[in-house]
Amino acid sequence: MARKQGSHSDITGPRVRDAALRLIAQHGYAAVSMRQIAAEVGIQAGALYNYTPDKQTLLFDLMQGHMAELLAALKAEGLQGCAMTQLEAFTRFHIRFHLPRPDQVFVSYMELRNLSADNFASVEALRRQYEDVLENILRAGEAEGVFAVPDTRVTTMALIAMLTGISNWYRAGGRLETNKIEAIYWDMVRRAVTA
Amino acid sequence: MARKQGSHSDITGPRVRDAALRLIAQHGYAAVSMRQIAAEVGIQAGALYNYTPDKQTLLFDLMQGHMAELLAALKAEGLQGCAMTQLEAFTRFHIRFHLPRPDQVFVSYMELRNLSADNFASVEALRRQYEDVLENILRAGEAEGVFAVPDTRVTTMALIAMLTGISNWYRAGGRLETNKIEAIYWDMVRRAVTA
DNA sequence: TTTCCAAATGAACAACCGTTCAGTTAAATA
DNA sequence: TATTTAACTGAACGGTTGTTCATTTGGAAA
Repeated sequence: MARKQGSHSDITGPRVRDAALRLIAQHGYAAVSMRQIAAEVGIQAGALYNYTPDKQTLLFDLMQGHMAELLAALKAEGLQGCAMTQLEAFTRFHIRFHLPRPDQVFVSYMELRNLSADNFASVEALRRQYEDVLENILRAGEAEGVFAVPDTRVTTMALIAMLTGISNWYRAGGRLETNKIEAIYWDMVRRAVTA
Repeated sequence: MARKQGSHSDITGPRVRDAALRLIAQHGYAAVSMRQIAAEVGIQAGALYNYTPDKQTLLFDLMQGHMAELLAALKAEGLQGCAMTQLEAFTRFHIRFHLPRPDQVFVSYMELRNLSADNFASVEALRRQYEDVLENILRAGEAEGVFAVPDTRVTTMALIAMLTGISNWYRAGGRLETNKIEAIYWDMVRRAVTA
């Protein structure tokens, strides 16, 4: 046997990435074998190499793809207005973007050390871009006099850690709805930086 | 050859745990082999089994040990006084305890999914104990009327994520001293919860 | 209907995995 | 000094790893 019925590159390719993302989020990159990913898709391990040159690149594509999506979505948000308005928009955007993507978040934060040096540098650069958007908002608010932030870089890291940490406990269908979570966190963020 | 000069269980045991902690923090549990750990200590892989029944237990002992140390140190802190005082003490304690232990923090937060179900439950229970200390402080402050916290559980998770996130960027000998970091974070924590 | 090739199979590769154990050696004990 | 034993070696176990490749197949184009 070879070539399953209905098989096609446009179908199998995304299924490979989906299976890899889910399995890596659950067990970790090093703990997941190419054979497990292939079995999840319903093909043999060798066929994976029609879709990725190697396992490392598969991980890199998942992480790079996530960061690219994140930055594109943030850009589409079109932050404007005063610093306070932008900070609220950023906060709510971060939550709304991350909550429905628990696997991507998990992989992007946990598997950095499994990237090759070059791949790590690429992903890190994208992450830094994202952080800088928030840092610039804080700087603007400081200039406007509405924020009191002793160290914008540290506050940036603190706020992102706080917001991203939601993924550690949030479960879809849980006690709280996204709107309520947004409200609670925006309240904390606002109070933490307001002059 | 067998039995190196000067070898002794009291010496080799800690060296095994130190090597395992460092390697697992750097590469991840699944990516580190027993042979690598043994090589780091300077013994053969088989000799590791004088110090742990298996690889899983070695990981569990590291994580369980870290949580036990954390809880013991917190208890020794002897939190007392009003909620605001306790919150400041907790915040500063968390930072002072975690900053000098980057590897323990990394392993304890990243390798949870590599624990067996039973081991996971044990570690999770300890973590929950720690979280509950903070949550009770928030509840007390709410009762005193000095804190305004819409959801103590969510705020607990938010604050811990923010504080633990320091380990993501802090490097010993970097731009900021521990005291300065404590001050910045305590300021944010206080403002985020104050009524 | 025939041809063509993308998309699979399945076997094979050397390397490595966690773990066991009989044998060896150095240090502690008597 | 002689004996015991804790601490180690080194080889072996069956199983798994990422990756390659000749071969086969099904679907689309001619």
